Amino acid sequence: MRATDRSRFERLDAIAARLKDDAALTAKDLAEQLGVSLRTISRDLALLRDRGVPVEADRGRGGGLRLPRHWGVGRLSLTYREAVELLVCLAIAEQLPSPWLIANLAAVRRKLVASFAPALKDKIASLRSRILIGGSASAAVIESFSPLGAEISEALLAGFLEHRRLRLCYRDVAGKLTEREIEPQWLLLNAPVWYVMGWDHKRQAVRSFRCDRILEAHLTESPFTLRPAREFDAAIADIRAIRP
Amino acid sequence: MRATDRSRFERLDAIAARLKDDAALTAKDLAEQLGVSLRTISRDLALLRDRGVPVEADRGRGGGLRLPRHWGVGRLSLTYREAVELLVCLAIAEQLPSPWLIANLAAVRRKLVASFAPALKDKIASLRSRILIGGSASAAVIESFSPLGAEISEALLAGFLEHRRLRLCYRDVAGKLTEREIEPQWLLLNAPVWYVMGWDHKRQAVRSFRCDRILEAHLTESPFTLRPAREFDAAIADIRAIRP
DNA sequence: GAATAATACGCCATTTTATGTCATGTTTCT
DNA sequence: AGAAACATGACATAAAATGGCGTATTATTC
Repeated sequence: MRATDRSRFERLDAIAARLKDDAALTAKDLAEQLGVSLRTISRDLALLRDRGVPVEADRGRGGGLRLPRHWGVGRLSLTYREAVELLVCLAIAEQLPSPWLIANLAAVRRKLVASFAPALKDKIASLRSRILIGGSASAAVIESFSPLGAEISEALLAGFLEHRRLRLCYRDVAGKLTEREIEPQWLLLNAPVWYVMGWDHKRQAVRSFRCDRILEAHLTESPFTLRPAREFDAAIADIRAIRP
Repeated sequence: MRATDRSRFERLDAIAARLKDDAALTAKDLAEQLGVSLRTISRDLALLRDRGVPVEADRGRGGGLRLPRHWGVGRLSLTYREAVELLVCLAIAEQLPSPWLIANLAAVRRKLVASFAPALKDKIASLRSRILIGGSASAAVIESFSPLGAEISEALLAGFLEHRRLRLCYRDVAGKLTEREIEPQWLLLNAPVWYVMGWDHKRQAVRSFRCDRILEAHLTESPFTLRPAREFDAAIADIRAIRP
């Protein structure tokens, strides 16, 4: 004779949900609401505690069940794209020296990284050190700025994350078109303009590209390995010098 | 005769984890690895599908089980503190104009806000517009900077998030100690130094406080309402002027 | 087109787990 | 002291999970 017929684990979810609404709640209430015996609720609570939910119980008259104030933050379920944006966002925030309020983002980053498929994990774990945030772009740069197309955007992102070479069609400062095959190793933001720094395969040298000057980008199957950071120092300095 | 003795739902987790490793995987492999029969694996997969995991199966020779590429990325469960830090981190990133890679953080923020207890949601939703990120602090400021104690840090955060008044003991620039009762309305970061801008209750005026000069902070029960942003313009300009 | 390797699913006996009931203990408030 | 709350043990029973078997279906390979 149950109020709603659920499997056990749905009931556990239901209990957790009711606990989160930090209203006064007793085990007896739960038993009635969920149509099971008090003993079962008791066992369910034990199970929840085993699984890491810190259910606190106050004995005695006027007592009841609680979660520690503010433990109620449930699961976050992000799409792939959102997860990647969040990673970038973390990379940015972790570049700010702040001993308070954003001091422990590393834990969040670890959890986020852990949610990726193992094959991507190690590649993604190093992402933070391959993104640089500069100041904002100069007026001249902003003037000539145009947003990226969806396809290019996809390809760039995939190449950067998965360490795969890209074939680019690029229009340089002078307006000349070139075909290139590059390893997208670093990203740099001079808001609102993103730059890719890559190893140019034909020229065997570091080159940097303003993302919105890329006309086409195609993902290849060739993987690459990360190059030492110092090889990019000069290129980074160059881009930063664009704005006075 | 089981490889490892687990309850059913632990086994479901194990299956999901193995599926994420997008290596070739058949139901038979799973059955052997987990020490249960093929029939059980089959039932487990049905259960996973019921619970919303889009397990794809290729029949026939060379077939096997898969998850859609990138499914399940971004499932994480955060502690309250982590969620708050993440919110602040988002507030920071959303202040950067970037049309790519961090353009869609709003969705993440919404999901994050939704995961808080209902009572806090509306207060937290406006948090983004009450945090400002300035440049980095001047050498002189950094010189005199000291990290915050855990208790003060807790109280400040709680007051700011929950809109509750704080009683402060503050040492001003001249070194003079004062007792104050303030409404913590804004936060401002000149890395690594945080400032609180608040409405000082005794003086009936906006005042700003360098967080690391706060000697004591006690949370009171009195709630406050947000004041219009323009009242803080002058104070913000002041703090920014500290660094030339 | 036949053999093979994979998933899918129904049925049923058996094993395991979950549940209810009853009993007892403990803590806390009135 | 008594009532209201959680905690926990024991045991019979109800429910669910499991294994084994058979069959169907789909895709690949030879």
